[in-house]
Amino acid sequence: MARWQPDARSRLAKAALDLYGEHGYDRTTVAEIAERAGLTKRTFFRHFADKREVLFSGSEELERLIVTGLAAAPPDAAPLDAVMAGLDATAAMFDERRAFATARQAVITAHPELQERELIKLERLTTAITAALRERGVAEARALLTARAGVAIFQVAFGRWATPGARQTLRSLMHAARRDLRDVVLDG
Amino acid sequence: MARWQPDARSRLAKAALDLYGEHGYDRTTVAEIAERAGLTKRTFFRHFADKREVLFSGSEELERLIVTGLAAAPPDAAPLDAVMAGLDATAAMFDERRAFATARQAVITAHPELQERELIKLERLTTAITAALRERGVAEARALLTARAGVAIFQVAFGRWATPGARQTLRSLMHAARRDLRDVVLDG
DNA sequence: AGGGTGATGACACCAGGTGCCATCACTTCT
DNA sequence: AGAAGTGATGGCACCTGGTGTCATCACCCT
Repeated sequence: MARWQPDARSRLAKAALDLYGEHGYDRTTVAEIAERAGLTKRTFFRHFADKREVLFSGSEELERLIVTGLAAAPPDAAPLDAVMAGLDATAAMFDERRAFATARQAVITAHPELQERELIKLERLTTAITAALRERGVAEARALLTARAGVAIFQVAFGRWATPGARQTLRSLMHAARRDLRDVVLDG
Repeated sequence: MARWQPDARSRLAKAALDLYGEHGYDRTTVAEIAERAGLTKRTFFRHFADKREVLFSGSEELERLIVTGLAAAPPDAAPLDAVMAGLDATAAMFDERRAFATARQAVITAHPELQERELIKLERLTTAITAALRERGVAEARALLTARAGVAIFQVAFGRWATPGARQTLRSLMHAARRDLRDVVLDG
């Protein structure tokens, strides 16, 4: 027998998500989350930096997928095409978890403090993409702008994908957004 | 004689900025800010939603400038050109306050919680630009993407402008970023 | 057997943020 | 003039997120 129940972290995450769903994010205290997981408040903060972070534990995974996909693109691919390859690498993961992703997104958009956290995760992602582009020999200025363009494409496509009515795949929405961006930037 | 000293809000803002400069953002408590302004903690929170917000009181002004400049662009201007006109309308204001803006930016980039707040202000700005484009008859999908492109241009240009060494005007940096974005999006 | 080690509990504490009521100068109504 | 209303503030209790610190105790290694 283990001294502690295993997977304290995932138990905390599950308890948090359940409680956020049952009572709402802001009417859930960290003490309640810990109690449901059979732990204490102090232990919660050993596993997650703060109350918001428990909703964003997947963001490293997302970043990893994108950067890996980007690095695997043909060396002669244009920078933005390489970024699109990175984004494509995430599409399957999202399409498999559509229900979860949209529910989570609904919680986030309802709470400004969670939106803030999401935005800074996207900023981290932008930085990671920029670095990956630099590895491919893209100059700093272009790398940053390409990364921002790619993240903007992702944001727009994800926003449409995560609305209840939508039926298209994330991949097709991302490529549609990429074409729209081309039109928008050219047409002037 | 007035019952209270006038301009409580600006006194609080000045006290906060001074203290952030003297002791750093995170070693300044709201009680200290209020005390220096001759007020109480409770009153601080009547004027600012939270401790971070006092650094972002200018963001409505920025939003107003951009939206007004955008609306004043020729009706037949391409959407992104109209956004550029809005951004141009802010350049003079920034160039006049370069020292203040860079100092403020240094505080923000040193504290993730302030970055989060800045990012959500930019998101608000994106929404406002999108709405202003819709007023000009731009379709929703294009309007949002154009707004994101415009904000990305602003972010990149402002980032360069706010670095200690830079000497170019914000306007020229923004237009350079716009050209770079065109190249980046085309080249693929 | 005995000494690390690492996750946890327990507890005190700080600071941000809110609800609630009192206060009091100034204004407006009668 | 006097009464009633208004609006910004003070004061205070309170909650909650978050941290520092030390004790605990099962497991591992020698």
